[in-house]
Amino acid sequence: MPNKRVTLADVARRAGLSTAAASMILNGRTDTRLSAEAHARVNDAAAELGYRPNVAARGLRTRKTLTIGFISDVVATTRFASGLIQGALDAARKAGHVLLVLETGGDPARESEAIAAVLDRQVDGIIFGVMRARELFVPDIPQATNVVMLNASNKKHPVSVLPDELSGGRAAVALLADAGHRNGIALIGHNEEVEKNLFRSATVGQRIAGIRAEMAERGLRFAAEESCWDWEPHHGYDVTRALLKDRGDIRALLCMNDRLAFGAYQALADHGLSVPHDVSVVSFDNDELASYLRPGLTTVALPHEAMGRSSVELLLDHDRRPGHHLIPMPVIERGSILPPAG
Amino acid sequence: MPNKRVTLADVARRAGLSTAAASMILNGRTDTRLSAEAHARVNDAAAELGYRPNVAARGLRTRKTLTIGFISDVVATTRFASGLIQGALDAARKAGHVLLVLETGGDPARESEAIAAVLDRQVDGIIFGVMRARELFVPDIPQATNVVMLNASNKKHPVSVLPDELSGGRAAVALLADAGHRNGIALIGHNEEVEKNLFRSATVGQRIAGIRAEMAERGLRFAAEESCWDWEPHHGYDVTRALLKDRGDIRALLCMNDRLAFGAYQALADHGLSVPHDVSVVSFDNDELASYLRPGLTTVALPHEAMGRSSVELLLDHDRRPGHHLIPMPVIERGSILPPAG
DNA sequence: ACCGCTTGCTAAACCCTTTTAGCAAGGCCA
DNA sequence: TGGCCTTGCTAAAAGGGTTTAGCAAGCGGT
Repeated sequence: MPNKRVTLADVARRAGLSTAAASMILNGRTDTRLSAEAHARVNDAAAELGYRPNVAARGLRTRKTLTIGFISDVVATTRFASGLIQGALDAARKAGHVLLVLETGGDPARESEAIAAVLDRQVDGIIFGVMRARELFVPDIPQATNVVMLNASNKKHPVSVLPDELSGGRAAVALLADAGHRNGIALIGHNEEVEKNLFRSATVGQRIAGIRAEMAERGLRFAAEESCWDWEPHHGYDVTRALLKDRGDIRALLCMNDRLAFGAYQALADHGLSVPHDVSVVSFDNDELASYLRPGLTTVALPHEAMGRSSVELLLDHDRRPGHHLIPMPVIERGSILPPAG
Repeated sequence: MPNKRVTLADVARRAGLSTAAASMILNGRTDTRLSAEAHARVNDAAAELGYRPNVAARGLRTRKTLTIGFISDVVATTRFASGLIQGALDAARKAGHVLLVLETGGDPARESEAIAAVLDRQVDGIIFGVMRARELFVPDIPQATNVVMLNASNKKHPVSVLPDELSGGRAAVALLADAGHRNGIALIGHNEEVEKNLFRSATVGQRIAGIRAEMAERGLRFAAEESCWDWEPHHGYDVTRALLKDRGDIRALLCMNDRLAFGAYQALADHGLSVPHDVSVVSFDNDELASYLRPGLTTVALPHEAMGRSSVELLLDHDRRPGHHLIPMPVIERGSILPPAG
């Protein structure tokens, strides 16, 4: 309500001390020799006046603004990865920091703009997030700047947070195999382009690698591999529909993501096949969609929230080590897997 | 790359002038009497050194930080309303501003914390956003602070941005009526509690009011009104399933939101009814879900992006007027409405 | 009486920018 | 020659905090 903000000078005046004394006391410095009496007077004055330090002014001197720049292509505003920002916001809050969120839409000009905008505001560090994990190009940044890559990697900025897709891929296979599936497993959404093109998505390569490694170790082979260019529901629908037309032996679908699985559900229903009694389905991401389906879709989750949290913690961790910090992908069991019938 | 940031003093030195001169020239002041020669020297120096002003230091003097606090319950991190933040981010960027995004989860303690955090950073104004439009309680804020309520309203802060639900409700009815539906229209998701309890959701009341007004004006009546407590897919499923068991005359479903409609689709499929040939469906929100369904769901969209944009524009508009700024809800036509069969 | 140490505190510089007040030099007029 | 007005610029304060250097007083020891 009061219109004028309380300043440190106000506190010092009321305590009958200098601003220097007030500053040191409020910052809890122990190397200060100020009397217990002085401590009490300053603390009381600050409390009575409701003093709050001006972070900008303090930052001018200390070069710490308790503010982190969070620059992403489309993370904040798409549902796919909003967990990233949620985790980051929460971790930042717990550390007394705040996030300056900017979006670039992936446009290099806007990326440069965004970097300039956060540097102009003296942020303590920058997190670069992307929706689909990939190698991200980043315009030049002053060397002293702390940078963490979130769901991305970059040679110049070696600290990155990524999902542990290799283990995740293995886990998906394990779910089917442990339920007893050995034959009639189809892979939906494998895409050779993606598998090879590391730039587009480094981690999807790992996902597939994990799948293939686990299949091999268990002595299993896919009955079919349906590839498609993109991973939207209608792709899953089309591909699954075509598959079912040809083959009567399909007992399980391993879908590369939940949106494909969503389309696959529709195609299975069209064919009069029931999930999970006729066909089991497992996929990846734990998209919100997965919980809407009936039966609920069992999926290997992208740990977005944990990743976002880690990115902030790493940024603030003074002696963090470079490298890829892999976050485990938890298995979310719902109702889409059953042992094969008959 | 250079490790030390270029300051105004550097620019002034290189131009052979005082920082005062440099400051005035770079700020484009016209009341200054500085020579054309001086202008050229300063501008050149700034360009050569790549000078960027320190926003925090400037803000200390000018009390403008080009930064807006965006405080929400769960807006940024849920898919439902992420358009709000997307629009706000974009409008802010275009105005040379930046958003400090904080989330409170609706917890009053965290709301107070969040307000303190942004005020400590001297933001130019605060936008309070909520996921479900409602009357929002806001802890005390210094009077001089600019505040805009986004998807919410509040007596103490009279500038708010809301969807035009009254017109939206009318539009949904008009879609069915214009397609020829007069009988067998069921309302799915009406909820008396919500309809009356303005605190929980002021705008849903408007949505229903619009629906009822348009029905009345066209001389139509609902064949059934199924209410449910919440609006998740399984509620839509349960309610629709129960409805179809009793009644064979249902030709159209007006669902209060897309998630209900999603559940209704599943129930219709269970009953062997086809959308839109047997039953037309229309709903609200334009959730991403709506485009995934087959056939695509015709819906009256929540204009989240436009709302977010407006909130920033209003905040920065120096002579904005108090009151509710209503943003039109566009009709998104997909394939879920057809004239009634037979 | 003088030296040196400790204790408890403050003055002043500093961070970077904006803004106010005013100086110095030149021209014009009387 | 003096007074006044422009012109073109700068010194310095201000904004709110942190930090360094150092002052003053009190005390113990010689």
